[in-house]
Amino acid sequence: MDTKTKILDQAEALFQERGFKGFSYADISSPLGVKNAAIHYHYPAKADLGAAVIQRYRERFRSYTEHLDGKYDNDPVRLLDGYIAIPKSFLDKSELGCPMGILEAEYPNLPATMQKETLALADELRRWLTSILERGRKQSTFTFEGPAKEKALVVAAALQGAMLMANTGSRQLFSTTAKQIKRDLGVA
Amino acid sequence: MDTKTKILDQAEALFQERGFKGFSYADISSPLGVKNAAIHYHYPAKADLGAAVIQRYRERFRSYTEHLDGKYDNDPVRLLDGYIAIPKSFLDKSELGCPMGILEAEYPNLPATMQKETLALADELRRWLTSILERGRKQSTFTFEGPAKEKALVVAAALQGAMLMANTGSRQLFSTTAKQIKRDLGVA
DNA sequence: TTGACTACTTACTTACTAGTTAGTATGGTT
DNA sequence: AACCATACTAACTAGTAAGTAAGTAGTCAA
Repeated sequence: MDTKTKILDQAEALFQERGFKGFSYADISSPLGVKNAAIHYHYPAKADLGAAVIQRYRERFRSYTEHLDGKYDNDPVRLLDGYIAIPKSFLDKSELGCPMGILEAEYPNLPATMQKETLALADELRRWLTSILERGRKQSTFTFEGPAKEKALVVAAALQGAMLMANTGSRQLFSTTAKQIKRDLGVA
Repeated sequence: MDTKTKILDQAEALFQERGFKGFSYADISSPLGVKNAAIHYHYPAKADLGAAVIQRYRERFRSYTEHLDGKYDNDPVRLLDGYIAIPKSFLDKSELGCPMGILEAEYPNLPATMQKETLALADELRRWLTSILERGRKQSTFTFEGPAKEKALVVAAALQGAMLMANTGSRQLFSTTAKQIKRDLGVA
């Protein structure tokens, strides 16, 4: 694997552990056995590195949803589980927080390029969840009132909040919340 | 007002704007017209200052709940609105984030004394919300399934998540979520 | 085989960071 | 008048942050 990718991987892991302000160039370069200047060579400023991390999240999310949409097109429950599986996967790798949550928490203090990427990622996340809820209601699998867009907001918010809470200790706070969300949609 | 209180006020505001790692001693001392050492005089280490900020949140929350419990003892809807009013108040002061959310997001990287205070605050918040939901169900005002403790978790998570989302832009994401939460409890 | 390009390293700079030490002005107590 | 605590300041330390300029080793194409 080339250095550029290794730097990006390390930045991603550190970002999810400590947030954007929470890691330094030395935290990346030292375990990789390169110098700080090597990071600056590939990513001139820290903001460029941060933006690249978010861009990769977006690319991964896109191919993930494309894969799932193709596989479970007519199974909204599977798709919802696929959505829930995203934050859950971070929880399983025990030291890692939810990128979207960290990004939102740090948002006002992020460089402009990163803010833009954050907004785009949030939008993509919500768009997919909305489409899942819409499809589920159309075929009477999900039951909920109001616009799917608004319901998606509530589901996403609860999941984000649960991830945050799980941060302070017990991981099962998350699964309890996820179960209740599905119960609310009429899929026990 | 004495310097010690001014320092605490400034630290609180800066904490909610930028998180614990996001502000420096100079950010506090300079607008106050004192020197960094004056902060160290009152709060030996940054962790002591941080812990004091959380302790004051806890004190304020305690007197707030005591006041509301006394005033609206038999009105769970008013009490729930009182709970929702807490995050909402931070949103109204436009530049300020939700302390509990920031604390949870930064939790793994916080000094031990602050972690302890954070856990205590989170527990107090959840306890009160649980008692509101219990009282509301007992007098058939609220409708929900499962233990009140678990439902409280979901309500708290959704509110936290909504605060986080509001951070990235539009404030009405929060009120939409709050409305849906009440709808879910059967109080439109 | 020369020249350009890539991917770095060495060796710095500037600007903070929290925290410390010794000293001082002020006000109250004995 | 002597003494002491409170509430600071001035001046500093050690450490860390991001960022930069100049140099170098290896690769490739003309």
